[in-house]
Amino acid sequence: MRVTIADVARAAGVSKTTVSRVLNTKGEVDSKTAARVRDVIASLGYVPSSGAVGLARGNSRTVGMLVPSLTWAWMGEVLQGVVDTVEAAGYGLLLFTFNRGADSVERFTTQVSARAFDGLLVVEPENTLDKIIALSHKGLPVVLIDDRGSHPDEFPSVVTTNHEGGASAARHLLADGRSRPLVITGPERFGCVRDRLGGFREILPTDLVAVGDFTELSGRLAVEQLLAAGTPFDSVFAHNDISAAGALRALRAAGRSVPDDIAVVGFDDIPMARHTEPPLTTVRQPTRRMGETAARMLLGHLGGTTAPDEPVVLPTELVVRQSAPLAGARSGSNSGSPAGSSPAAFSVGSVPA
Amino acid sequence: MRVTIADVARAAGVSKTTVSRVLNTKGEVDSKTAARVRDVIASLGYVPSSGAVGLARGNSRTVGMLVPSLTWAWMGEVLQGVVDTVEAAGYGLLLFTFNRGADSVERFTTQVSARAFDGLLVVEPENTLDKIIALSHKGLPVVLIDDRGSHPDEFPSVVTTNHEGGASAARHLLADGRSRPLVITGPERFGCVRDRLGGFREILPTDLVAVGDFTELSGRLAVEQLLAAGTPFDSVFAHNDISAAGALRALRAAGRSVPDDIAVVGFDDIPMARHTEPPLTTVRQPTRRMGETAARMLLGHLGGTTAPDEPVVLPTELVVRQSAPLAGARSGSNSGSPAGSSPAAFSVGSVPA
DNA sequence: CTGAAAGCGCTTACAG
DNA sequence: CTGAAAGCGCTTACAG
Repeated sequence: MRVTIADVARAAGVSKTTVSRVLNTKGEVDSKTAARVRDVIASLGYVPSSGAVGLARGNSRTVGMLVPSLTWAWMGEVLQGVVDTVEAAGYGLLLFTFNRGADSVERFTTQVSARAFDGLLVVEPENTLDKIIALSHKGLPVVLIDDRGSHPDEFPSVVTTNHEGGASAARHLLADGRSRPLVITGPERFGCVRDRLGGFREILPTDLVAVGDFTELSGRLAVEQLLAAGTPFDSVFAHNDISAAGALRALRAAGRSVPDDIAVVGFDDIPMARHTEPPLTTVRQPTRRMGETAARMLLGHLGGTTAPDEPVVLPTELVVRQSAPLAGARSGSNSGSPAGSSPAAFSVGSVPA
Repeated sequence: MRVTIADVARAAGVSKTTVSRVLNTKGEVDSKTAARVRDVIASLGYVPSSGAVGLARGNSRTVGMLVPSLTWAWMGEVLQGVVDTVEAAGYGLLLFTFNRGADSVERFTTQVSARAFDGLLVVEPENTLDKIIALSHKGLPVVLIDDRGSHPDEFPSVVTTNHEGGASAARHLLADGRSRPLVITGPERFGCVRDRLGGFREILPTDLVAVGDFTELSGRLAVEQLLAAGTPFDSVFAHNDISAAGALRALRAAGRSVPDDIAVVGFDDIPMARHTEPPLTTVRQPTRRMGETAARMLLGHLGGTTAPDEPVVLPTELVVRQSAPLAGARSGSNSGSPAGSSPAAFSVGSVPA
């Protein structure tokens, strides 16, 4: 049924070894012989069985990718970057999630032991870094796409400039004369959250910090509570676009004008960001490039290149839209000393410490 | 290095055949022997090589999935449904896109011939149905997740109720007293577009049809042009949420109130739909379930179950939000004869026929 | 430049 | 209930 290397050898009147050699352009083959073999391959429509090749060579020409969820807005870009790069290199991509708890974890580790793939790309599902590290120690090449700011030095990783991203948001607001910003963060346990907050406060110190959980609700609640408390603020920096959207909604419901009364800056630049009302100024994460870069690093590693010791850093980029336009695009406003000393940080997310 | 079935056999004092038998619970094995073998397997941490198993058995316990793009808002849900189902069955999922043109196509067909996977799930990249059909004729089990309404009867497929979905949108608007709707469609060549339009017009005839292309821009332009022409309309039915968002934006810019002046209904229920201003009433596609169902059908097929001849139909569901609330939630409004006869259908998408 | 043979790590008749 | 042997479809020393 299936045409094998033996069929090709027979039809071309050569040994399987020779066929294999022209297939892999390995070793010297008489050019006339090679041409004949190639003709036979073409006419028979022969394609080597990936399974057999893998078994004989001891690798699978496949990389695995592990992600916490496929439905997050920015995950599609990461995946697309990975798939494009991996496909272009002639590798396959095997996709895994840890969506179904311990069961998933077990199945995944089995696949690893089964040598179903040669290397692993991972966007870390929460609390699995130790497991990933263990796999890496056992010899599995791993590259981390570090959305959390975990900074492991066990294996190479691709990160973005969370600190500088926060700072750029602050600079933008400061240039527009904003001096009392509210920061709506993600869960405090994430390194990226600490970095974004740190970068922001270095430029624009503030103690109006609402600890959110990256949900729209947490953004809405943060603004509603501040409004209810009567605490004055002139801008919002949300740690992701979803919670920024929540902030926008709460401001609109309260009749506050964005950006005239309150400017709003998000983080991520997911597709939705350009469709909020008003369109959202946000710190863009280079998600697709992060996927591409991580994939390239892993493929390089498989090919023998030694991976960089330091995390590869890809820059964020401030995307200016109407929710926080360029300075001067508004009427007057002014400085005043940054940072007040009123309400302490408060929490609006359902976040365990 | 790697522990093989031979290592296990040696350590347990049995043949590889016996180890294989307890591994696959196939054939009779003395329970004491079996227990001993299992102990050895556990203590050695033995996991069969998937490559070797695949080669010996002639299958790969892997299914392929081919999608046009990974960055579409609803694709993540489909993928998640597929991955969950496939993982639960102990299969792997190999992901492919046709993003990079002819090159991708070639690589993909090669993987098929290489028997890298046992069956294929496909969300059809445009103009590839003939290729998929060819693969299917060559014996590759295929299940189509038919977002386009292509209706091929070459292989099993999962579809949603596009016709009824359109009708449900119309019924909702009609119940709210709307009589002059604008329909913003997707590209006319898609079966789903014709079905949605047909279902809608059966309930609420209209000749205000703007042929869009599923982009935000096309939704915006459709409304702007109608507004500029001074053509009266009291509602919008957009064939996807993105173009509905465009319509919302144009209406807002023109100072028309939604839903008081104009009610808006979208299609898909992507995550963004709940964050538009106002939140979007929309016809929900059961994307995750479509992924799950297609995966289950394919796995069943691989397991020997014969797939249904007819497409499996999963129902849409109208999700009511503020852009088109329930009848009675607004003030007065009235009927008037449905359908005028003014402007003919117009086109706002950059769509080839 | 070319080929026979062993080997990759399993499964599956076949024989007992 | 158990095992020896062949086979899945390749690659890779080794020998010529």
